[in-house]
Amino acid sequence: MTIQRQIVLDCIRMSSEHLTAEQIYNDVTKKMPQIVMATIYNSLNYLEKEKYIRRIKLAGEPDHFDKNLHPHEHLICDLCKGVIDIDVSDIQKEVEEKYNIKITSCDISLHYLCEECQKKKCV
Amino acid sequence: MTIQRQIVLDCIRMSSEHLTAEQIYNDVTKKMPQIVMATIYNSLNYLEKEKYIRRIKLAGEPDHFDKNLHPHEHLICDLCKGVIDIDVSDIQKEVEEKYNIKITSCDISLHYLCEECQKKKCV
DNA sequence: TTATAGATTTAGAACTATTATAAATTTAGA
DNA sequence: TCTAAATTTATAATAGTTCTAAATCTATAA
Repeated sequence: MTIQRQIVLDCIRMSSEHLTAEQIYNDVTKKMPQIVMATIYNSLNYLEKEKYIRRIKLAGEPDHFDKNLHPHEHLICDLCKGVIDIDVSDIQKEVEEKYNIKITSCDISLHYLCEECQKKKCV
Repeated sequence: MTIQRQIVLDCIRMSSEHLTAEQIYNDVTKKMPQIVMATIYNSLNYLEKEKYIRRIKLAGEPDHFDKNLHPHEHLICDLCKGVIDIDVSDIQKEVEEKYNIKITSCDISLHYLCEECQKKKCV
């Protein structure tokens, strides 16, 4: 684990949000101003592969990164693009049993309008 | 409905697959060689807006387009990227009731290895 | 301690999917 | 037939990410 990768991991672990590569870059440059975007991506790929973090692939959105490795799904606000965790029934298991196949990965994203954005929209 | 849009719609309706913009372009140029990619995208946006077709947003994949408007989900092969339809329990409703929110859209993609690719891999 | 091989970082180019822009063309209606 | 609006074309621009190659760091063995 290099310093760069450790700082990227710390950044994700310290955050209560689901950060994008760009948000992570902005945060990490505070501690390490010379770091480049390619290193952020390299680190994120490494950390995902080694199962330190989870990549949240969202259709039509940049990837977000999650310190929470437990299986759970995500709710994305249509306006502010904020991501929150939700628990739903086990679709993966349901599909595996129903279609008798092995699911290798599962990207589920539900969109909504978060409370704050709903308020803003009504103003 | 312009000729271009009609040809794009026909292409999607004639196909048993879930085509990408590029696949549609390749097919449409057979009938209309001068058409440009921007028109394909413009047509697809129009056809989606007017509910002639459904856009399948897949994380980390180009969008695919589906003539089937009924609510259903998709299974994507990790290797050939082929997309097939599946029916799963109504996650949207489940989440709306559990979290008392209104879901605006729902992107669910499950990945697997299709039979053909599984065979190929074993060779 | 030093040499060296391998891994990682940096810097920047390249790539993919898609949207944006502006001029040219088509279409529909008065 | 004329005109305004919509659409297409051609091309540039954009966003997110990966790739490449040189430079640098790291770990290990002589």
